[in-house]
Amino acid sequence: MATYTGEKHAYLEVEKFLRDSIDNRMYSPGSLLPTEKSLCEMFGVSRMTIRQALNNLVNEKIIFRIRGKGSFVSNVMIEKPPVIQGFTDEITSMGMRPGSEMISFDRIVPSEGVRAALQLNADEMVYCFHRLRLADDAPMAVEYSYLPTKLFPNLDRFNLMENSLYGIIKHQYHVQFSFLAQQVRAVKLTRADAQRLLGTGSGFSLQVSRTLYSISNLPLEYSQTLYHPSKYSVNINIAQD
Amino acid sequence: MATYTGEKHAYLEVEKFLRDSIDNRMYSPGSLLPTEKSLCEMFGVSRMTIRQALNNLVNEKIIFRIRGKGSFVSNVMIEKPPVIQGFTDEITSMGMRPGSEMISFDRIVPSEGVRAALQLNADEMVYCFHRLRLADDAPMAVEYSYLPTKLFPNLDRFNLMENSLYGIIKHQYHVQFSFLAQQVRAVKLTRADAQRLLGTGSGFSLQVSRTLYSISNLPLEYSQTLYHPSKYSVNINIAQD
DNA sequence: CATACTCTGTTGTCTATACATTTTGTTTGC
DNA sequence: GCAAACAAAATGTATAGACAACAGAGTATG
Repeated sequence: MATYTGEKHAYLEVEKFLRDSIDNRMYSPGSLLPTEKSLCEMFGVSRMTIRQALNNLVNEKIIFRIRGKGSFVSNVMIEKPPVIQGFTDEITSMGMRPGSEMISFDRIVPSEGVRAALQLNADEMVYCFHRLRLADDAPMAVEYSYLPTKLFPNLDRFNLMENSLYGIIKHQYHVQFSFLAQQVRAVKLTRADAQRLLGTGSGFSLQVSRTLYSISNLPLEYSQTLYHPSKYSVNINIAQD
Repeated sequence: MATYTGEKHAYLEVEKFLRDSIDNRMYSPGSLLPTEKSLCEMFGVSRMTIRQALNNLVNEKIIFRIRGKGSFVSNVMIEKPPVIQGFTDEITSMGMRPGSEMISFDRIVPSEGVRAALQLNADEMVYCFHRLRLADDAPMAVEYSYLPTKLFPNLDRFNLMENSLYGIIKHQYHVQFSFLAQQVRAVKLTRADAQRLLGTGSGFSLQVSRTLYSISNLPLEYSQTLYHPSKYSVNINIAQD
């Protein structure tokens, strides 16, 4: 008999039991789970309740089922989907200490490319940050960030050296993200950026252009991050369904 | 009364009807779907059958449901997850005509990096293709592909100019893919590759390193594709859950 | 030996019903 | 008029059972 786990509903009890058992390797990848019938007896519930729990786990790809045979623990590791994060969170999750040096901070009329990416009218202005981004005090990237002034009034009052931009958008302006579109290119660095990032007069870089959208599909930020070519790479993992 | 669509099961009938109706914008994003009860009457089936159809659509994020209110069409566009494909399929899906020029084709002892990526022993050999990849007859990338000889005997007998490598692996050797790990970098081109790709003596490139795994997590292929920096970019879209 | 058949166990589909929970609108009482 | 109470509508949870479809093992038959 399974112990009571404090879940409100029977199917959640069953789910929790199976989840924990799989985590504990009591049921290891590829192994056969108890049949629906035995789970019914274990928990004293009907078969449809057990099936709800099992189907939820199937949808999370934790288990898979074969008619006539049984339910099995998935053998492939579950990969967590990528998350929307800026430079600060990314470097932190890589186990390094992020930092910033502000190169310039202006309120400008955007270039045509930036204007299009942010879907702005001709007369609307943007904040433009130009920052050298550090990881463990070493130059990791040069970043240009553009944000519409109409969406972020008084953005200059926040301390962008201490706080992440994405954190300010989320927690100070209370705007929710929904979508991040990124484009990765190899580009030639300007003289000034090559000097800042590489310490040389010229060079190339891995450029990531990002457009961040709110839940109402409004562009919130457009940025171009020029990463140090030998210190940084973008990883993309694709699992077949 | 809904018309018979030829589906084998009742819940598939309901699913198909709702899917089509949403595609036809009969139910547009954000709009309220018929209640479970009305669908029961429309199709003459029990409520649990309707619920199975609706829950399947919820799992596909096509609709969402709110207790006490009803079922609604999702307002965000469904983005199809990325698929595992090689150069040929990728260029084709971009609406261009892929092509190849074989630069070299050898059976060699792999370098340490390739050996590690393919998890091979010291004495095991690999096929190495070096190809100039074309899109609409113009150079798009230079590609190095490495495949263990033990996994793909007589690979040299297939026509790699006419058929895609991934297609041969799948359909001739009957091996199923499960996972593709990719790493994107900016790198300096060798003199020879710069000449082939750019027509100049030196330059940089967007390099994508790929390791393709079978369903049993066996590395099948390791490749490095050096893309033309001004003709190609990698796109990554992340949706918040 | 090989094939076909049957039997059993398992998951898949489906019904009919009951009650719980949440949302929303309506009515009632003050 | 306003707030509390009630009612109606919708989805969520759960039961007990029936039959279908599939897999695998064992058995019978040629």
